[in-house]
Amino acid sequence: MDEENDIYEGLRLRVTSGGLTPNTKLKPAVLRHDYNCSASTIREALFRLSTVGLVSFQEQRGFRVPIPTDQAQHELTHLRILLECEGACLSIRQGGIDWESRLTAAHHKLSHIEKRVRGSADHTPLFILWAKAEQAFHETLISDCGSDVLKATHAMIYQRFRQQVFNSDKKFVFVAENIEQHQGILEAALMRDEALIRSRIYSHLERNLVFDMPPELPK
Amino acid sequence: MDEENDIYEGLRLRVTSGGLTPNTKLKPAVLRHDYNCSASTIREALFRLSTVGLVSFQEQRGFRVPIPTDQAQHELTHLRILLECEGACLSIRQGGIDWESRLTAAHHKLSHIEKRVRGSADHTPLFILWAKAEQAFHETLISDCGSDVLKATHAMIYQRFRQQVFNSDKKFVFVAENIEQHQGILEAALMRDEALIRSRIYSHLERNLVFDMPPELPK
DNA sequence: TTTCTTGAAAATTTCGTGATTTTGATAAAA
DNA sequence: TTTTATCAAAATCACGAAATTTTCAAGAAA
Repeated sequence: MDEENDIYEGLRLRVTSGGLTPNTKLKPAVLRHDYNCSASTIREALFRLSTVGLVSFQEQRGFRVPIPTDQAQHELTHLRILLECEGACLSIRQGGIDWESRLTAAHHKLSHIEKRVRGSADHTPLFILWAKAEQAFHETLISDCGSDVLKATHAMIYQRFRQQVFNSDKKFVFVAENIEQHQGILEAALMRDEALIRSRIYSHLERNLVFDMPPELPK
Repeated sequence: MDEENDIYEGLRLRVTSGGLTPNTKLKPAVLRHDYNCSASTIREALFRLSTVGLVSFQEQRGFRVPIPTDQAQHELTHLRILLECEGACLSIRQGGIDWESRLTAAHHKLSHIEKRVRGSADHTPLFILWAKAEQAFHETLISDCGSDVLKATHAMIYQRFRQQVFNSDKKFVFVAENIEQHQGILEAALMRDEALIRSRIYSHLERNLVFDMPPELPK
């Protein structure tokens, strides 16, 4: 299981940001060679991934890379907003100077990468780096909310969200506005302004809401 | 796998409301006899349960019934409030007469059982029935929110919440106020009053918040 | 008595296999 | 041409067992 977890993580990465075409079959008998282990071990990892929604599963028909849909993108965005607003506001109330500094650090890294991305023509090589930094920033944002359950739930939704947009038709186009939006979120956090951070998180993710239905009036 | 799912559900029931002492070991080699299947099959089901948080797992040390803690109860309650308020409000906006009627029906069943519970001295025999009806009511409440992701996430949290309070020291004591609180939630839903339903959902679950920290000012 | 070692029993993890089901290409029928 | 039937190849699922790790009781040392 020491390795089992590596296999799980490896497969998760491939399925979320490994450039696999949606609906691709994930055959244990094939994948076993990449991790040199038995098919059963792969199967177990795929099963766990399917429980979390990162792999689709049909009995007797095996595992597949989920097909992105507008509906799913909308729903995942909606939940991300809900959880991230809540987590950020709680962190504002409970987080100390340590939280501020970790958030600033995370933003610094992210910002650095984003500026490099803006300059280059092809974003692909930088994408993995960017994705990691983006995730780190958003996780730090809610890191002092005091609830492991909230953080774990957010992580799950965030993964699926990332998979969704990465695997969607239009592929990942880097949006330049991200830079100022992340900046804006950081500022609101340091200002400890709950209403403002809610509104900025909403604006940041808004473009992924494919139907018009403000999840919660950000007041 | 047709049966695999039955095994999963069976184990889930035992772990959430089967009267198992927290920290009890769950040994595949033993449990296999109850479902007559192989240990591997049991293991797979337990693994899935651990992914959702209903079973705790440590590598090379097997599976156990999770130990309830005040912290966990607080966090699960907090998320329940967040998700249920959101789902209920969306249902109010989007749900039609069909939603109203399903909710009324669910409440009718629940209310019937609750009145019987109030009368009897020992609640144990009725508990399973009550738990099912309670879950059905709360799930119906959010059923027309239009988001499968939200509903699935809520279901996960609800299960863990139920497990938590059922397995906690004080055991499940039926609270008489539940009756009027459920009634109040139904009324708010039929009145289509979002602010009111938020406040009533909060009041209904408030007593499970062990620390003072209003998850979100219910306005 | 307390702490540390030892080693056998028990539990966990991984694996290959056989039974069952699905898939997909080819041929027969409409 | 389009639909249906056939059947071999491929894939999935559940199982039992081997290999590895943990548990824990009994004895030795401090």
